Amino acid sequence: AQPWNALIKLCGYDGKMDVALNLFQLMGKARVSRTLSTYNTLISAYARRGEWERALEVLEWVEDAGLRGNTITYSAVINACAQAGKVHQAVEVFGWMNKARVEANVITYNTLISACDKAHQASLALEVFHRMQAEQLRPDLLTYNSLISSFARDGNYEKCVEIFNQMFEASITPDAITYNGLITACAASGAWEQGFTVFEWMMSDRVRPTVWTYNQLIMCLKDTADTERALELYKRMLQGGCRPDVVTYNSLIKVCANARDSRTALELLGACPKNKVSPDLTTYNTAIVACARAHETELAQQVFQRMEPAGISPDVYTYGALLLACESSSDLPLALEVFSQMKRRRVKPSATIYHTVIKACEKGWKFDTAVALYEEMLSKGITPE
RNA sequence: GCCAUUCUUUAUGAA
Repeated sequence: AQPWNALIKLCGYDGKMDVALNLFQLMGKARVSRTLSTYNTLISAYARRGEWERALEVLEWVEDAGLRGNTITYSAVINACAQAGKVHQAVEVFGWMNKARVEANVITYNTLISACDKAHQASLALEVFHRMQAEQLRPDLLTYNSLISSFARDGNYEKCVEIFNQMFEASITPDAITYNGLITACAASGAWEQGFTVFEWMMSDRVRPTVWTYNQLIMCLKDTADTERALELYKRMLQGGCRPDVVTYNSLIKVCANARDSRTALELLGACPKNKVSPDLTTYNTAIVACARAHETELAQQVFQRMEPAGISPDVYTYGALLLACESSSDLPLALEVFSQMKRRRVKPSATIYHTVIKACEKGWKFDTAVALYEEMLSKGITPE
């Protein structure tokens, strides 16, 4: 069964879940007996895609096959819930695990903490952290990293540092991800100087920064309108032998967008190929936002038109950004045209989309159109805030 | 033997 399991795992990596499932079913026909690892592998493949409902289904198959799930099985299912942002389900599966008297280990708890993290539930993450210790389990590096990440989202830097200090008491050496978490906390709270300070600690602790470290440092500058400093970081990472990735560009462009600097944003978009980075959907979307905020509607349209040739399909964020550009230049006819184009292209308008188009109508004194759009939105079951 | 866990980026609006 091992070669089959390995193949299923590979399909999961490639996102070819239909092939993975075929392999799984073929095992029955080929009279290869599935082991518990086979099921676990399939669950993990669904987990990485956040397909928690499918993962739960496979868990049922385990019992149907007369097998008993082990720690890995349940941890993998919990991870599927985690990846989907479903903490409640993750906790429920954890409950089943206890009921089935399957032992939870450090990895199980780490996965639960990560589930809380992804669902923005830092206090619940902390409860899980305490509970694992009550169960005589010793938190490891990943436990602390996940816990720090939970508080980092809220910009709770103080709490992150508190946890960071606890690591030393527990004789656990922080790694790059630990420091990255602290930097994220600074980015989330707008404390960019603190972020740079953490970066210094990291250097003096001889922990090598990664691309993510730089990306997160760039994000610390998002509210400063300091495009210059962001570009300095970019140069510094190049000098430090750290290759920028697409997120680096997206983050830099984000700083430009917030600074209403469409010129630098477009330069960065153009610089991607030089560093062998292909702009992705987020790159284009953010670049369009930069143009919109700079009231450069035509530039926004030009960037938009470059997407299709690049093989990238616009999504709801793309149209949201484009509509923002129309709205910012009070171009109602263009806004309506963009709006109908997005529907033709089967991109579902969100509440934000309606909000932006309605705002454009109000600017153009077309209150009747605004009301009609509002009603259309309600009739589609989209609720305004 | 094969299988599970951690960090970053995109649209409107609230204050």
